[in-house]
Amino acid sequence: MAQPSSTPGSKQSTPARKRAAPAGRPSRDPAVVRRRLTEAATRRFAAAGFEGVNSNQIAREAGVGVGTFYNHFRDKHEVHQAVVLDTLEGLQDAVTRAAPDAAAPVEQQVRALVEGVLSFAEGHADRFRVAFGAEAAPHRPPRSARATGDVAQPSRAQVGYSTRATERRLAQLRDAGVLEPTLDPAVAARAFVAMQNEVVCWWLDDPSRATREGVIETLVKLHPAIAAARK
Amino acid sequence: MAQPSSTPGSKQSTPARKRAAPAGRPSRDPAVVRRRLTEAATRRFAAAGFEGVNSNQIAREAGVGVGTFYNHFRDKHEVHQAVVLDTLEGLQDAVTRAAPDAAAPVEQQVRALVEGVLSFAEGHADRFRVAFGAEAAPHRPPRSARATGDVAQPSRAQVGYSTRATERRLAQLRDAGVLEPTLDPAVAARAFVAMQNEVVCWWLDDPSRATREGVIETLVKLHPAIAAARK
Amino acid sequence: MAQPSSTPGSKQSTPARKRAAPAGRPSRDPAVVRRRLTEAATRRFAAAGFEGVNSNQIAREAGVGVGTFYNHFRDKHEVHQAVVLDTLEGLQDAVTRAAPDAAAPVEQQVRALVEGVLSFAEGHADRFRVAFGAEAAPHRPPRSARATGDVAQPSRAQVGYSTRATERRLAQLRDAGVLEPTLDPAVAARAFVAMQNEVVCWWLDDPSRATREGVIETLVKLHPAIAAARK
Amino acid sequence: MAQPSSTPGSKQSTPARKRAAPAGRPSRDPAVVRRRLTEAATRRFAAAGFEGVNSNQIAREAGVGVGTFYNHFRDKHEVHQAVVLDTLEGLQDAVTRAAPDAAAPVEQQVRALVEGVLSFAEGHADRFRVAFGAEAAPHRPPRSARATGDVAQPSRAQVGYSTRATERRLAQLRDAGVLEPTLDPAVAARAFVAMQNEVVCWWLDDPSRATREGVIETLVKLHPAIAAARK
DNA sequence: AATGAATGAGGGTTCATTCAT
DNA sequence: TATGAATGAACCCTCATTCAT
Repeated sequence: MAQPSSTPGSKQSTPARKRAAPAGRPSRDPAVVRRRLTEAATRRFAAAGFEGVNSNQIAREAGVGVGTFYNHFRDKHEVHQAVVLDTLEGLQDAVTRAAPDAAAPVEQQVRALVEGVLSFAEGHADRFRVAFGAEAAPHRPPRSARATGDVAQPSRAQVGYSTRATERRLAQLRDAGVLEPTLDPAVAARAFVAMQNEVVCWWLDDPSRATREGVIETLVKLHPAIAAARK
Repeated sequence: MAQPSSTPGSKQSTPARKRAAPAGRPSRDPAVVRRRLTEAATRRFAAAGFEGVNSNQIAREAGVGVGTFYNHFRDKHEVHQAVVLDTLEGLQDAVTRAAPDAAAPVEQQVRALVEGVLSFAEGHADRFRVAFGAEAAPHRPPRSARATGDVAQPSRAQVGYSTRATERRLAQLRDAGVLEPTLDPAVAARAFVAMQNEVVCWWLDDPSRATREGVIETLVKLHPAIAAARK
Repeated sequence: MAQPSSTPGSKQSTPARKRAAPAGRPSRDPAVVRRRLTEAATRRFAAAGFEGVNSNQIAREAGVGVGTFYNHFRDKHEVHQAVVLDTLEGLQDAVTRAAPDAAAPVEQQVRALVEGVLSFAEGHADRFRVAFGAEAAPHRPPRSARATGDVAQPSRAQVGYSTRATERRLAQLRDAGVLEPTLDPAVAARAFVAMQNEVVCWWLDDPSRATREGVIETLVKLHPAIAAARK
Repeated sequence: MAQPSSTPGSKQSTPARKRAAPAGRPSRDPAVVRRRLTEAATRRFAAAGFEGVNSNQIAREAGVGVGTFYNHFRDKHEVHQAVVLDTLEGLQDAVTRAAPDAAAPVEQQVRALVEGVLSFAEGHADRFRVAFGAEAAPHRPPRSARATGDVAQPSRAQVGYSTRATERRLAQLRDAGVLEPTLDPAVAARAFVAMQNEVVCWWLDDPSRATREGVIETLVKLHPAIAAARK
C-alpha cells in the first residue's frame, strides 16, 4: 500500500460522489483513513520492526488519533498482518503477471520469476521489508488473542506458504528427471525462498551493493531448477 | 541444548582450585555464574526471541538474582551479543576443524563446510537459533545507549561478517575462471549464508522434515561454487 | 488491616533483627510494604469503589511506586480479594470470640453475634465497607484472568459463604420445632445477612442515624431465630 | 426481560397517529427510539453492571447509532438514572395497586406488599436488577459533571427514598403501641428494604433456590411489623 | 559479588463523548 | 434527528534497570 505508481488508478481516485475531502486532513472516508494507517504502519514497521513501533506512532504518522487506529484494527498485530497479507497478495499478482508461457524453457521462467519479485520489491520496498525482512519474525500475540487462538498465523508461516509452490514445481522437475535426484525439493524450496528474500532486502537497503543484473543473474543461477539441473 | 562438550578446553573447566560449592548451587566462581546466565539466556532467547524474554526470567532460569545478572552484563543486549559472538566463534572453530586440505576438490570442501555447520547446529541448537533464527533480528538498543551510540552492532552485522569469507573465496574461484563470470560473489555469498541458516534452523525445528543427507546434499548442490561452476 | 488496636501485638512489631526502617519511608520489609498497600487499597476502595480507584492511586497513597504495587499483587482484583478475604477472616474471628456458651438462650447468642459484627465493623469500617458495601459488587476480572479462570470467586460469593452458617443454624432450629415451619432457612439466612450488612454500612456512614443500641436491638429483633420463633 | 404488558397504559402505547415505520425498524418517533434505548440499556446493565457496559453497546443493542444515544440522553449516567427512576415508579404503582384496604390486618397488608414487589420483580427482572441488584452501586459521575455537581443522586439514594414510607408506617405502628418500643423504625425500614431487595434478586437469579411461597412467607415473617409485633 | 524489592517511563488498549455529514 | 468515524485522556500493566542491604 505504501508505494503508489505501479498499481495504476487504484483507490486514491475517490469517486466524485464521495466528496473529495475539503482539501483538509480529516477525510471522512473510512477506506482512505485505513489506507493511511496501513501505509504509516508499513513505513514504521519497515524502519523499526514490529516491536520498535507503537500504536501512537503509527496513528501520529497517519495523522489520526490513537482511537482511530483502534477503530480500524483490533490491535497492533492486525495491522501487521494486514500489511503482510497485502504484500503476499501483491507479490503473487506481480509474479503471476510476469510469468511467461508455461512452455518456455525453465531458465526463462525462473528469470521471469526473480525479475518479477525484484520489481515488486523495488516498487514496494517497505512492504517487502515488513513481510520478508529480518523483523518479519513471529510476534507474540497479545495474551487475550493468544487465549482465544483467533490470530492468523504469523508471517513466517505465510512465507512458508509461498515456499509450497516452489516445492511442488521442483518435485515435478525432479520426477521428470530434469533435476539431480538427490535434491530434496522441500529443502531446496526453503533455501531458495530464504536466499531470495534475504538478498533482495539486503540489496534494497543499499543498491550500490550490486547491480540489478548481478542480483538477478546470481539468483537465477542459484535457483534449484537451474543449479541442480542434470548435466 | 546449552553448550556441551564439543568445544574442548573452553570455560566449563572450572579450575580445580575453585571447586563448585559443596552441595553445588551457589557457586562462588564468577565465570561459572556468567556461564549459567549465558546458557539460561540462550535457552530463553531461542524459545521466545529477544523481545519475548525479560531479564528477570533469565536470572530466574539461571538460578540467580536479577542483580547478579546486571553484575555480569551491562544490559539485556549485552547477553544477547555474548551469545551471538560465542556462537559465531564456536561455529568458526567447528568449520575450521572440519575443513579438509585446501587442495581438495571444491565439492569436497563445500560438503565439509556444510557438514561442519550442520553438526555444530545439531550440537548447539539453541545457540544457532539465537544467532541465526528468525528472531535474530536487529534489536533497538535502549534509548540511552542509542544516544551515546556505544552498543555493538546487532547480530545481522555479525552474520554479514561470516559472509565475507565466502565472498572472498567465490571471488577467487570466479577470477580463476572456475565459476560463471556473471555470478556476483557478494550476492552469492549473501544468498548462501541466508539459505544455509534458514534451512538449518527450519530443519532443527522439526528434523522429520528432511533427512540429514538430503539437507546436506541439497545445500551442497546449491552452493554457488557448485551451482555456478562453469560447465 | 486498616484499623489497628483490636488485634493485639500483630505485625507492626518489626522484630529487632529486622532493622526498623531508618525512620524514613522506603521500608525494605516486604510484609510492611504489602500491609501499606492493602491499607491504602482499603481506604480507596471504601471511599470510591473498585472501579473508582486506579492502581496508581493505591500505590501513591501507599507511598510506593506503581511497579511496587504489581510486585505485591497480580492485579487490582487481587488486592481487592485480599481485602475482602482478610475482612471475612477477621470478622469470623471476631464473631467466634464474641460467641457465648452454646447452651445460652438463642436471643443471647444472636445478640452476641450482632454485637460482634457491629464491633468489628466499628473497628474496621473501611474493610467492612469494601467487603459488604454497595460497591462490593462482582467485578469483571481482566480478560486474561477470565480466560484462565483462575480468579477467586468475587466477593458476593464470599458473602454467600457466611450465609451458609446462618442457614444451617436456622434449619436446626426449625427442625427442632423452635421456629415457624413456613420459614425457609435459605431465604431467611440470605435476608438476615443482607439486612445486617446494609444496616451496618448505612449506620457507619452516619452514626447519628441511630443509636448503637437501636441498631443492635432492631437487628436482633429481626433475626429469623427471634422474629420467627414459634409463639 | 424488558417491560412487558403488566403496567397498563404506559409508554408503549405509541399513539395511533404515529404508526411504526413500514417494515418496522428505523422508527421516526423519538419516544419509540428512546424506549428502545432504555430497554437496551436495561438489559445490558442487568447483565453486566454499569461499568461493564459502554454506550456503543447500548446503542448497538438498541439498533441505533451512538450519536442517537447521545441525542436522547446527556450521558451514560442519565440512562441509568432513567431506568432506575422508571423502575421505582413502576414498583410504586404496582405496590399501590396491590395494597388492600388500609383497615385490613397488618399481616395482610405486609403480605400484599411483599407479593406486589415480587410480582413486579418477576415481570421486570432486568429493571429490578438494575435498580436494586448488587451492581446498583453508586456511580462516580464523570469528572466534569462532578465538578458542577449537577448529576442527580445515585441509585442508592433512590432506594433510600422507598425506605421512607416504610419508616413512617413503622413509626406509626410503634407509636400505636403495636410494635416493640425498642425497635428503631429507621433501622428497621432500612433493614427490610435491604433484605427484600437482596432476597428477590437472589431468587430471580435462580428461582430453584426457593419456592415462591417460601420467599413470600419468609419475608413476611421477617417484616418488622410482624417480627417485632408486641406479643 | 549477590540479592531482590523498588521504580516509573512507556506501551497497548478502551471508551465516553463530539461533530461533520 | 440520525449517524458513526474520530478523538484523546485515562487506565492497567510490564520490564529494564537501580540500589540498599
